[in-house]
Amino acid sequence: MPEHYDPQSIEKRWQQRWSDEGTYVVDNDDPRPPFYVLSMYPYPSGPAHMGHVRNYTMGDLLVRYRTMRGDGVLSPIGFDSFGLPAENAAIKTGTHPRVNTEANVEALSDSLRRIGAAYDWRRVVRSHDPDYIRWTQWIFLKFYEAGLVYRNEAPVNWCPGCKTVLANEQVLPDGTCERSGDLVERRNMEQWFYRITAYAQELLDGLEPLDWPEKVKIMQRHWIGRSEGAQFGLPIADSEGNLRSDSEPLMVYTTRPDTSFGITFAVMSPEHPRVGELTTDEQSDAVEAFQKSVMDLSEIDRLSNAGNLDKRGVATGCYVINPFNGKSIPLFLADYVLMTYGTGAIMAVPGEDQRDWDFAMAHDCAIVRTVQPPADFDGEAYTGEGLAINSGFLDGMEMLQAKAAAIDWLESEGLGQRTVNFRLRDWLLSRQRYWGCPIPIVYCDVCGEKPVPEADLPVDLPDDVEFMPTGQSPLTTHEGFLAATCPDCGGLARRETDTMDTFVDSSWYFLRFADPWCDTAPFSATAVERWMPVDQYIGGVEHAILHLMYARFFTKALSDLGVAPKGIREPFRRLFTQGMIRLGGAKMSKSKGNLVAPEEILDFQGADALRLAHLQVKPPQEDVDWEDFGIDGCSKFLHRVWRLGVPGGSLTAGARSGPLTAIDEEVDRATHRLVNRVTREYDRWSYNTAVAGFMEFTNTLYRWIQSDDGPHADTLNSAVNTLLLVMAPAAPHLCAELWEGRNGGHIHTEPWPEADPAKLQDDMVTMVVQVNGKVRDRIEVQSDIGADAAEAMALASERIIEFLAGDIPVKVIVRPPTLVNLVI
RNA sequence: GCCCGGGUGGCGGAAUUGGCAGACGCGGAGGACUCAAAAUCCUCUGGCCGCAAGGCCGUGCGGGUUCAAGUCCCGCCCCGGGCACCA
Repeated sequence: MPEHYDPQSIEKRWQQRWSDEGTYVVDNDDPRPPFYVLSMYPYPSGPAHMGHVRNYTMGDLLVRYRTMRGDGVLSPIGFDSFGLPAENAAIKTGTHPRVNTEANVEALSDSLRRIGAAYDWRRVVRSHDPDYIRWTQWIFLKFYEAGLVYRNEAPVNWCPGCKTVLANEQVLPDGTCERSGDLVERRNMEQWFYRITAYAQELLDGLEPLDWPEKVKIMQRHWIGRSEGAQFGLPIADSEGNLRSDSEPLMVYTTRPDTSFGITFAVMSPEHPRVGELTTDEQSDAVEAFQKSVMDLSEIDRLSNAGNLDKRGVATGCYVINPFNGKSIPLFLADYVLMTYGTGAIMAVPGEDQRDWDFAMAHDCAIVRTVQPPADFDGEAYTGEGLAINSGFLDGMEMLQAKAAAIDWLESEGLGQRTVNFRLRDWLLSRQRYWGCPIPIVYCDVCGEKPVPEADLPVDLPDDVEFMPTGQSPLTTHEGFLAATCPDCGGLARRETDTMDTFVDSSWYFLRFADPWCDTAPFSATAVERWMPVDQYIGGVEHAILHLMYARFFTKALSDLGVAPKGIREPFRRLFTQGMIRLGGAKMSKSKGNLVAPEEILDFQGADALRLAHLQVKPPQEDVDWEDFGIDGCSKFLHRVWRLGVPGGSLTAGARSGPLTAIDEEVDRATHRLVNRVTREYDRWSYNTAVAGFMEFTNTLYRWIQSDDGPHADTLNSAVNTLLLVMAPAAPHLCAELWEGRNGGHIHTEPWPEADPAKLQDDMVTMVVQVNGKVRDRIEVQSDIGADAAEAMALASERIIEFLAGDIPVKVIVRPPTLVNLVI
């Protein structure tokens, strides 16, 4: 073997061998304990960027580590290959998304191989493969049958210039189209939805036992947004306050029924279906104008807190009655009341809600306090706890008691009931796009909306399409695609031209990996039973909410539908979210033109140095600036390891034989400590300190080798072998090459080394002696020293005697064998 | 505004339960090898005072608990991220 480390000459060879020998191929009847490691499958945008390298290095380390620990590790890879960028490129350059996407898949696959990532390549799935489309559609139809899919009107971003629907990211912050510059309108269109809200409670409850970052769980809980309160009706009145028996009460939802005596007005969403019915003739012009102005507002404007509340609401002229005290109160519309939350109408209690307070001030409404604020309270609305006042039968009650009493009263009077409400909304899955999975529905003039029969799946995307410069989906004008036969009457039908959100594809790919060969179902239940849930899922925190929520929903629904096993209720047992890479404080991205390409580093310092740099630079979960990477330091370190490990190398040529010295035994103990340390640190994702451990140990060996006595050949041999074993998951090529040269065989199939507990401690340790908490001396002591002996040694120390200057310690704290503290 | 993180040398960071602050790397200084340089190897490298031995200070700020605080408690400041009219 060459004395000089040359990554180029070894890395390709080992990548080939892992592939040829199927080192990381695992069958579904593998006898080893199953362990499923999954890094989120990437969108194929071309060769890997640094973010990919970081993500897939983390995952690969775990795959190789668990394999050495003796597990049969499932390590699949796939590609999230549908999506807007490929379609935009097609519109711009004319390159077909399929051509572009597949070239990118190849380029990214190459990159992944070049960084040494180990996958079972037989299991690759690509979202756009007909085989995958088929099962994505099949699942859609299963959900459709089960009532988990429905169609409804929903607002979309419509660009009048392009005559097409825009994704949120295509709308600029000023509300114009990024392509044409036209002002984007909000327009209602028929859209497909997944009924994820049916699982709201279960999605919330299921979070508890998951071994996920607490931060992600909190974000999901917040997103689901469960609240408890009451729903009840406000009877409709005329302007004199007389009950109008011809109208149903207006339903409102509140989390503060205890404050109901303080309701002094009510507010409806401008989209509320009863606006027309409840608006008086005198107010109808003003109300219509207001509704129109809200429609024209971009979502961003509407959600911002700016603007005067007097302009953001309008009176309907209608009155409603507060059922708690019988008082007649005005009904308004306001843009901040959302049709999508609760009942789309609220009761307003300005005394206890700041926004209601502000609105009341702007519209001259009464304000009544119903909770006693503390004596020193000098704010406006009081939102804290306190005793109920001005509240009839609730007076004097604490908040919780008053809530319960108010709801009990509503229920006994038959006016309303206790209600649980969620912020979570159903999942709008329609995309008016070409490059996505077609929705398998046809529309027959006679029979209406009909699912495509299972036997006719997949509904594939036609390739012979024209991309309009406007961005309109070519499916809407493709006669061959549009024409379909009605499965019921056999008559002519028109195909649905919307495609699915790409989050649909990524909501079940991890199940497909268990059995990508299955052609009778999306996956076989036995394979899923074996591998699922994913033991370790790895990805960016940017997917903390949507992707993870959707994947959890799919898993639960598929389980309930009997497609996946009953016991699989959660897809990802453990989740790790790694930080992103920035350059000069800014996120690296193609559009910013600040990418650092991994290729140059792979060509020069090699994959192992790049991997090590990613592991070493920072704790894996934190964001990192590219400037902080120490590629050269890592490369230098690998050269040091090479000189240490290369058989017959000049560095290690002078090793002794014969009896072992104390220093040899110390090195041996250090070797066991290394194993212990790296094992623990791999298990807790402390990869940066694991790398520090390699370096520290290597420094120890160098000093020993260059000491006067030199190293003992046997001790050195096992020390270096152990170093290679624990480094193998991090720097797989170099370790494999040196191992083969030294021992023959394949390091990645070697068992993980075990530390001998008896050798984890040195015989002698340094004990610090403090006086009043300050270190005044250090003494070498036996590591099994007792408390009395430790104290005696401390008191006998010359430096300590000097320091005490005759004082007798009033207190002595002894923590053998590391510390004695004398208090004087 | 609310909810999460975080703040430690010139820089990235390390520090099981409260027990030697600054591991490891980068950067810097010095030395060895060399005709010389690169590469390599070794040593030093928080600040201040001191020739030295050594001393004092030091983990965002201010208090507190403790024999002992980066770590625990109270009150602030700053930075990053998420959510944001959610009734």
